[in-house]
Amino acid sequence: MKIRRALTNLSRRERQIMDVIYREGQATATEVLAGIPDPPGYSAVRAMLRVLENKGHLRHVPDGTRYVYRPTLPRDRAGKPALENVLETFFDGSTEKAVAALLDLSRSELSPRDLDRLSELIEQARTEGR
Amino acid sequence: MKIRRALTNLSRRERQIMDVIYREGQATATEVLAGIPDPPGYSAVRAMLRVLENKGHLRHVPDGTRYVYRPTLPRDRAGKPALENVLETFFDGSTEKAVAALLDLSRSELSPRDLDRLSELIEQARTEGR
DNA sequence: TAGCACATGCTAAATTTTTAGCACTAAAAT
DNA sequence: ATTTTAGTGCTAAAAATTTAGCATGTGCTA
Repeated sequence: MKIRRALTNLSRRERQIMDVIYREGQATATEVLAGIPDPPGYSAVRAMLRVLENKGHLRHVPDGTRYVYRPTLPRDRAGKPALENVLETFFDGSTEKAVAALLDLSRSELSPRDLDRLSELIEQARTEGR
Repeated sequence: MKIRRALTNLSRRERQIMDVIYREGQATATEVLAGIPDPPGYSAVRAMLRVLENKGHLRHVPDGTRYVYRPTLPRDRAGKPALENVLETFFDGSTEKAVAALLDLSRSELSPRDLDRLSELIEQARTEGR
């Protein structure tokens, strides 16, 4: 089974854990615990980290006495399918609708310079798309 | 419990079902079944539709002899939090990174006119943001 | 009117997920 | 050197999810 598809096959807790780890880039059991709302017990987290590692979603590296976990599939490779799924599910696959929603989400936080960069991106797409 | 938060608390199958229904706008049990990869049995789907309805995520309306299910939380209200979650989890909360990924996803399918509309959106954000 | 096709409701069982807790190890502190 | 602290591994049980299957109802059609 490919990992990509498997990412949509995670159970609730597994998904929550993967989300935390993707957000932080890497995390120890304690950090994962801290990042979960309505958190389970500490050993529950550890058990699931082990499960996720067995399934191939995570790897760990010892750091002193504890383990630091990282995703097997790097963030950018995981992000696209996730974005694509949201695009299809909630925005009819319409890039325009999705971009509109993104702008709306972050409206107040975007500086004119940020907007310049966004325009730039579109210009690039224009020339590359030819 | 608010529904919004609950949407991130769904089990695997429940999530798959909600995704199908959001994608299609509405769906019967049969249609849901058709929309799930590695599908479960028909009655499993029906049972879960009932569960989701009990939890308040879905409502149904009879259509002839069968039920048509729709999300309680309308698509646009559900889409934003979903998008926001992906934004935070995979794109550092950076609108720019997310837009870049979106453009990349649909690069080949965007007409010059589509790109015009995107530029337009950004211009709008520019004037509204003042 | 009888039979078929296609729905639903419900219950109980199978499976999977999630959890707690015990046993153990290494490092740090006293 | 001993104790405390902070980790891990593992197993078995609890809880939740997921499933199959039977009972039933409705409309259509032969």
